Amino acid sequence: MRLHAGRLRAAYRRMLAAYGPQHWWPGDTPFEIMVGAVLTQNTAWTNVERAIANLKAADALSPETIVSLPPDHLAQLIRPSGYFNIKVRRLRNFCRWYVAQGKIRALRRLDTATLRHGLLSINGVGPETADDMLLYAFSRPVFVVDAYTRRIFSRLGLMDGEPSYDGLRLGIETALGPDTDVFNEYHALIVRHGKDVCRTRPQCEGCCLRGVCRWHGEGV
DNA sequence: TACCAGGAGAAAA
DNA sequence: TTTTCTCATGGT
Repeated sequence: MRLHAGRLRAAYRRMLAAYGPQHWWPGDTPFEIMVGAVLTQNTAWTNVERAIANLKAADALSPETIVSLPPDHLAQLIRPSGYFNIKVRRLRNFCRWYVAQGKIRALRRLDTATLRHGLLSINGVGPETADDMLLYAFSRPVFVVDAYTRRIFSRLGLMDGEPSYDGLRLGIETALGPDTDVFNEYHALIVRHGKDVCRTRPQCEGCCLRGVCRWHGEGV
């Protein structure tokens, strides 16, 4: 899918000017970022923070500990993040794979396509979670597509129909050119904007994309 | 009270 | 193959 590079950049500049840098991803280590990526699936980040705090307090934020911990115990620790029974399985699947691959040191040596393929082979790691990991834990130039991206880009008139995940991702990556820093900030700004305006104030009054957004009648 | 959140996979059609 | 259902806590 082809996207208008100028309009993509215009929306980015507007949001950056309105909100400033978002400093994503919140996390002390690549592994913590990857754990957060699994825990935040369809879940508010504030709930994930509680779960990660519990893991840290229990000295359980390591792949070996997560794999060896009794599932019931792990479930109690991550309970605040919701879907805890499913996320126990997903976290354990991810951690088993992570250790088997040789952890961060070995994974960093893989090219992006191979690493992405490996992540997607894990039951519980879908395209968005894998791309969160690639972008924010491995600093690879991969654009993360989420529900907000579709909603906002659709309103901007940048998208036609309902492109596939990879169709939209590749379209954005091609239009913007490979730039890890821009991809990092852009996705964070989309989430920030989505939470701020597009859900709670559907009429976009005071929206930083006024004049860019299709809802206000004019394009860029 | 009802709705939603920084999705993914299984089950059903 | 495409659509629908399930998973669950915490904030608004």
